[in-house]
Amino acid sequence: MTEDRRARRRQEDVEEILDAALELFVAQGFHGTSMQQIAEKADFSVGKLYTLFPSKEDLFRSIQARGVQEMVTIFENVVDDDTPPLVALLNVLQAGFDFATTKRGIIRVEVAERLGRAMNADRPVRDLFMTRIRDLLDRAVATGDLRPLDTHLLATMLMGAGEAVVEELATRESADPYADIPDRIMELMVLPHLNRGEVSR
Amino acid sequence: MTEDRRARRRQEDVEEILDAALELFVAQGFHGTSMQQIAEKADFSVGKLYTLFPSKEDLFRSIQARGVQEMVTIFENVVDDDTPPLVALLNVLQAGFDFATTKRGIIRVEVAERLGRAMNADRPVRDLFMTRIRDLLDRAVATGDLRPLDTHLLATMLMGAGEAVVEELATRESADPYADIPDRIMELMVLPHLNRGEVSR
DNA sequence: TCCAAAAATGAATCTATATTCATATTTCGA
DNA sequence: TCGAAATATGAATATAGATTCATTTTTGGA
Repeated sequence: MTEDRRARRRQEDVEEILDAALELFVAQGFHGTSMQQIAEKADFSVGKLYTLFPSKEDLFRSIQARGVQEMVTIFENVVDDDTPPLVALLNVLQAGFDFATTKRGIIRVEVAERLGRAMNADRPVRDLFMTRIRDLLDRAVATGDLRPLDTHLLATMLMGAGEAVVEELATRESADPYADIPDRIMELMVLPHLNRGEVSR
Repeated sequence: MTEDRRARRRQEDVEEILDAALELFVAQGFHGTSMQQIAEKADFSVGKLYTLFPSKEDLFRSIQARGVQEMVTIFENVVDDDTPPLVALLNVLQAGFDFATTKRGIIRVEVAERLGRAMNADRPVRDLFMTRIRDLLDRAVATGDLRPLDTHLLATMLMGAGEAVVEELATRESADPYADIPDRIMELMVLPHLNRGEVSR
């Protein structure tokens, strides 16, 4: 029926617009992206955007919702209840990375928001941090404290893990939740890779 | 001398403005923050901002520069060349967290408060992801595959580590750099915590 | 083919905000 | 204490961008 085709076309248009908008939001942030730009990229008029979404804000929420939906579907295809947990874990990680690769989706618009054109407020600090950590890991491998491993990867992961924990804890109220976090990170991510039982000096 | 006091005051004003601006930028993004707001928060007039910084963009760069400077100083105080590398690593992590706590804590809380009106595109996806991962880790502990550990912490760290790697790789050009990342994450962060040598099924 | 209904368009409107600058206030040496 | 120089102020200006809506174009049934 005609109504069917109309609905289908409408949905196609929605998808195209969401794709274009996501790309722009990721690259330029929410405020940094204009409806004009989105319209141009998706090859529609500005007015059209407003026939499909009540507002820019709303368009943004649609992107969120679609991302969640896709992710849920992926999970459903990848894990069932009697997969052994660690196998399932690997599958889930794999699915997440696939998602990130194909959809560019697991990127923070919020972060991009701080990138005016290429400037993230704490990027320079992070880079400095990374360099230090990596350097120390290299030395630890050189002294034989740590087994040989990809120090760049480990440094990246340490940074990310640390940031995630900070962010997570900062949203709570607890007094000084940071106190032993560095120790626990060492314990979970570094000490398991000791060569000998003890640290050289 | 008079010139001295003037310079000192000027510097104090600069610091106050940078503090206010950083807080707002982190909470609302660069574009989301107005010079008006910065002025109000720092308790100066808008015009004053323009006597100290040629433009908003420039103000932002000053924040970056200051952050790097602070971090460099902290590192210098914490590590010297003959500290054993793994001890130094712990020190650096500790310093990083202290920095995060004292300089960022308040800011992050503000971020959290604004999450209602959140502008983070993938927060919902991340939460979903986290829940899955944690759930699987819990099961792995329950089956005895993994030694008892703080699964929430490990899940947070896995997420952060994964994101950091994705972000890091996404800025490069390489073809499909993601392929074996999930395996390597498992190897570095999960497998070391196996109870027995093997995974249950 | 023709026309009314539906959809799409983009110029015009309305706001929000970066930047300027005429004016007011403060400072400090004489 | 006084007033010129230095500072600070915030209303006015300029501009970008979200939203609207009168007009044009497309659609599909008669």
